[in-house]
This record gives sequence, C-alpha cells and structure tokens, in this order.
Amino acid sequence: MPQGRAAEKQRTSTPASDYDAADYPPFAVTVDLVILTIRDNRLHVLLVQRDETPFEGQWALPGGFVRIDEGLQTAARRELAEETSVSDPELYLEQLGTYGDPNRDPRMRVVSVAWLALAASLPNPSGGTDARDARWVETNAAARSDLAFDHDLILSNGLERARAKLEYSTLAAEFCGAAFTMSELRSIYEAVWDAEIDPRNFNRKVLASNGFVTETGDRTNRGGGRPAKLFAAGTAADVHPPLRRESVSVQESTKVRND
Amino acid sequence: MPQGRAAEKQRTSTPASDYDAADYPPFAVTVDLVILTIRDNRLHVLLVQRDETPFEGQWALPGGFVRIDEGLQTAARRELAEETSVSDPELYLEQLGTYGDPNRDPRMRVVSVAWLALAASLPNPSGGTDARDARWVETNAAARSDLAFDHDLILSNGLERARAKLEYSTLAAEFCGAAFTMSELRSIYEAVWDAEIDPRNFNRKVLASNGFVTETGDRTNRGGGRPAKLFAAGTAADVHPPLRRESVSVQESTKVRND
DNA sequence: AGAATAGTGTCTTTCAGACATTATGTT
DNA sequence: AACATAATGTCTGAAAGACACTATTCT
Repeated sequence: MPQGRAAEKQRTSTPASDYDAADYPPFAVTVDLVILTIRDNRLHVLLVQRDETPFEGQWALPGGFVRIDEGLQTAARRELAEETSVSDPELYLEQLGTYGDPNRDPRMRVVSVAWLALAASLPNPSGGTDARDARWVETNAAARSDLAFDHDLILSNGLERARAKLEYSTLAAEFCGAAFTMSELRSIYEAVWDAEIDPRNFNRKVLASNGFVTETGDRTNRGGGRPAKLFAAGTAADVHPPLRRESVSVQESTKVRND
Repeated sequence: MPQGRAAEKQRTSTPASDYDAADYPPFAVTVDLVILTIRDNRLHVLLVQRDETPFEGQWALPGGFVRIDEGLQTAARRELAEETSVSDPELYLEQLGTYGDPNRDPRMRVVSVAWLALAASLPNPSGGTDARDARWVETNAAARSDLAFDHDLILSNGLERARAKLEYSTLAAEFCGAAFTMSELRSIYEAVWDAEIDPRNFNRKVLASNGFVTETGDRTNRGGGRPAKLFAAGTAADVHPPLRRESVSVQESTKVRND
C-alpha cells in the first residue's frame, strides 16, 4: 500500500505521466442521500430496501457510485433524479459530510460523500432505474430503525442539519411551492422541528425578516375559513434575526457550574 | 452508506466475492488541512510550498493521501502531527467538506476531504517529515494569494467555518492554554473575527454563559497593570446565548424589499 | 505620582415568548 | 346563523449594544 507518505511523495515528486493505479490505495467513492420531504405534515425521508448482500433486506439511504468523470454534486443530483424521478435542478442539495471508516463496508474500502436534499413535497418513489423497494418513511420512525452500513449516523446528522438550517436560512420558503400561505410555511417548520409554533409570533418574525417572503397580493379560496394571503419566496438567503427553536435540552446542559 | 449505493449497480448483479478493482472507478482519496493558530494577535494558517509539478513553487494547504486501512479523521490527525510536530490528540479537528471536482488535480481523479484544525499557539512548522518549505501566513494575506489546486476555496470555507463556530461553541476557551485571562480569550475572538469587541459586553456575555469558563482563583502577575483573573475552560460545549459578530453585510443584504 | 491594564454598572433598544380577540370567507 | 380558518396587537422579560469610571499593580 502506498500509504500516505509514499503516495504523498509521488504526489509531490512524480510527474503526472508516472501515475499508476498501483501507486495509490484503491478507493471507491460513493454518494448517499438524505432526501427529506413533507407528507401529511410530517417530515419523511426516502429509504430503499436492499436486495443484495450485505445488509440484504435492510433499509438504507439511496446512493450510488460516483463516476470517474463526474463531480460529486453532479453524482448526487443524478442519484436524486433517479430515485425521485424529479430532476429539478432547483432542488436544494447541500453536502452533509463524508464517511470513510475503513470497515463501514465489509466488501471494500468505500468513502461516501453524504448529501442533504430538501423539497416541499415529492411524489411517491418511482423506484427510478432501480428495481428495489423504495419508500417515504416518517423520520422519527426511520431514526429508530436499524439502517444498513452507517446510515443511521448519516440520517441523524442529516436531520440535525436540516433543523439547524431552518433557523438561519430562508430555505423553507423556496422549499414551499411558488405561492404559499403563512400557515403552510409554518407547517414546514413544525414538521422539520417536530414542534408547535405560535402562529402570531411566527408571523411577526417572518414578516420582520426582510426578503424572507413577499406578498403576492392574491389570496387562497379553498373553502373552509377566511382566505389566506399568499406569499412567494423573497430574495434574501438568511433570516435576520434568526428563528430559533426552543433549545430546552441545551439550556439544561449548560447548567454545569463550578461552585 | 455509500458503498451500498455505489456498489449498487454492480452489487445488484455481482456477489461480494467478485469485487474487483476494475469494477469501479479508481479514485485517490486525500486529506487537506486548514490549520489555524494565533500569532501576534492575528489569525494565521499553515501553508506549505510545493516543490513539484503541478503548481510547483506555489503555496498550498498541507495534506496527503489516506491510507487504505486508515480512517479519514485518523489520516487528518496523522498529517496534522507530521506538519506541526504536535501530536496532541486533543487538538480540535473537524471535517470541513469534501472537494472532488474531476479537474481539481490535473494528474488524476482525486477526492479530498478537508479538515479544520484550531490551536491557540503552535510552534514554527518543523516541516515534519517533509522537506518542503512551510510557513504560518496571516489569513487575510493567505486568502488573497493564489493557492494550488482548489485550496483557495477550501481555505475560504475553513475561515468562514471557524468564524461561525466561535459564535455558538465554547471552542475558543479550550483553544487557549490551560489558564487564560479574559482579554486573552477576547483576543482570540478578535483575531478570528478580525474585529474589535467591547471588553465590557464581552465579559458580561462570557460569564453569563454557564460552563463556558470557570475562575481558577489565581491571577496573572506579568507586570504592567493590574493582575488579571485567570480562567479555565468550562464543561459546556455550547454558548448560551450565542455570541454574535456584527452581521453588517448580512443586514444590508436583507434590505431587499418588494414595494 | 504616574502609567498600564483589569474590572465593573447603567441605560436604551430590540427581540422573544405568552396570550385572546376580531375578520372574512363558506355552507 | 353557524362554522372554519386567517389575521392581528400588547405586555413582559431577556439580551444586545453603547458608553465611562474605578481598581490594582508596577516603576
């Protein structure tokens, strides 16, 4: 094995033409996706059921190999399109982290770059080009289940990232449709944070944040009660001041004192 | 996990035992490090000068190949120790992101996992096992210079991450020595944020955050003025409420309105 | 005594969180 | 008229930011 050092020297001391596959450790690089969407006012994640060893029959995050001439985000977006049959290049996608424990895959050394995708509502998994079973799973249930590989960890990191993201980014707005009501926007927050939010305070804060949403002037008319104003996503990327979820547990954790 | 997916296509049709290097694209995986420290009250980053093609003579972030049987963080820590001759396993190290543009290295397909390391004061680069030149460079100067590969981007992301991190983590405290004064702690923030901070407000906020620092009872006596109280890092990991740098530019960016 | 640095307190404004009533449409 | 949902305003407490003076040591 080329070990880092040896390889390193090559990297710095060997002309490009001398590069040889045998000179460096053979890694496989994959992408895995935490794809989140809202269904029935609850946050769901897309899981696929493995039909091959290892972890046969277990559920896992969707993902796949990065092609040799393909960028990492391109690979993630390709997999996303394959799994959701939604190839909207507007779909929000951000890099979550890279997982490369030498034993994470029993077959070979695989380094996986994990991505977080968010969309307001996605269709039922069409299975894309793959024949395996695929399903939207409510995130609390998914987090409790035993996923293949280190996907439990990746999912957990993805959920935490999504929750934190909504605090300071206007993502949730674009993440609704083109026009949405304030309660629709609020329900996104409630689903992701898995918490109730006071409509009055929420309203005040969203409107106070310049560029978060803009009123379209139209209203809904889908029966029921009073028609709601419609909004569109604004131009700002950040929320000022940030919306904050109650950090109850955190506050307790800081109770540590030295007396 | 990744491989899961990765292997996907192959996997669905190929038993594990059939795995063969020829079956998947040959990637090299490296780690690159943004190592930050404070010198002369200014934030500095460790850069190394390349002595080989490509980018010969240009400055770059330190880094190297990941060994085939080595975890990603282990590889980062090994490189860190080699470059700084400080093998303190306590040194703060967090994953920054992964960079894998197909053209980022002209010689071959390299995916690099970037890491952020922070330490209060590190010795002059001993060069470790490498003979290349290595130096601490003030970060504003480093960010303006033209680094090899995509290291400009990595450095920029690392700096932004470090600045954001100080807002809500107690990192800066551990990142000082075992005992430190309030103005030393403050100067860490000032160096990283490249801004002045009001000593009175800073003091109030740090002390209000339970578990951020604890008074040791001792005082300094290094001449000059009144001896300063000494503090040690507390047990809390997060700052509540967070310290916030003035987000001037952000506030202006939100000035967007739809009238 | 003077120089140097540490340490502290008050005021004002902004934001967070709690909370109840009115408005406007449909059936 | 009843029902359903949307919309809004006020009060209180916490924290942010601005700001000036006192305290302790050394020389």
